[in-house]
Amino acid sequence: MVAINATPSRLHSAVIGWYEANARDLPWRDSTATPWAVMVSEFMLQQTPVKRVLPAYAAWMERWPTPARLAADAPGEAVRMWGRLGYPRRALRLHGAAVAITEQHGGQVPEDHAALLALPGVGEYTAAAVASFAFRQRHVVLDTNVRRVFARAVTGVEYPAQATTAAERRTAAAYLPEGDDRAATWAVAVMELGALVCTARGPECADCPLFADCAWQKAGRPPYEGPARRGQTYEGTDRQVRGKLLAVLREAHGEVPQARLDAVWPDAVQRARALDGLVADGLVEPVAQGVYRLPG
DNA sequence: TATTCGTGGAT
DNA sequence: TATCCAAGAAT
Repeated sequence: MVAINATPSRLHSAVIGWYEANARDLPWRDSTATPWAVMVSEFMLQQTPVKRVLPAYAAWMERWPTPARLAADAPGEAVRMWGRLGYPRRALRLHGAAVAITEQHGGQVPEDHAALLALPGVGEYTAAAVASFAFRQRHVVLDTNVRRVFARAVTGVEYPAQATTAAERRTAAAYLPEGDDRAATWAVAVMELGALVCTARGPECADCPLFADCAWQKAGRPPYEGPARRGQTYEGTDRQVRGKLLAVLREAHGEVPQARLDAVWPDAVQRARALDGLVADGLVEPVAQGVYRLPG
């Protein structure tokens, strides 16, 4: 399994050394960032690039510097502040997490991995990330960046499989440093390496601290062979319609008559289906016949 | 396990 | 222009 031809300790030092010299100066990594700040950043970063998260994160933290402050506001306000980050159910879940933290954890983001995992919107990755980054615990933090680094450096393939496998988890666990603090630094360092150097397209292998040890490099950088990774067409989908409908609601600051929603999409059947979906998801609230608003 | 769920920038 | 990709979670 261990395809990398170097002692783990030397490997850790190489990656951590690279990180200390090259890490981005991100606000949620600041020494004054609270666990809540880390959690907010992790929610926003689920499938949304850092560059687009930065301004939204700053505005969010200024308005809701603690979970209790967010919990005291309406969930619709969270949806509105989410803006165009995409996947607005994340906003609703973050609000739900804030409520749970306020009511069940005394307003403090829980340190325990299992308690984190029980919060809405927190899956395996986010629980590990918050526990590791905010509380300096030792966890396998396996995101798309880390998966790609291991796929290349250890397994020798260009891209990991579509879904995370048990083998990947074992590999990541095998390379996790022993000490809590070192494991936490390793976790963020490998992730940053994947984000800045070992990128999906056009990796900067010449700048990589793993260059000499990388299994993919040694194999001659063979191209990806797996099944075609399905490109998600967006034009004309319910997702696009949902996005258009919700954009109207976000910008309205109040109740919106049906006609305003009807104007953004011509197909009445699809429009109704999309709106029903938004209501079912709790993103939109019907207030009367033909009148809607963000959830209060 | 396979789908669904936004949005915008890069190539 | 079309496709790919971005710190995933829930079902």
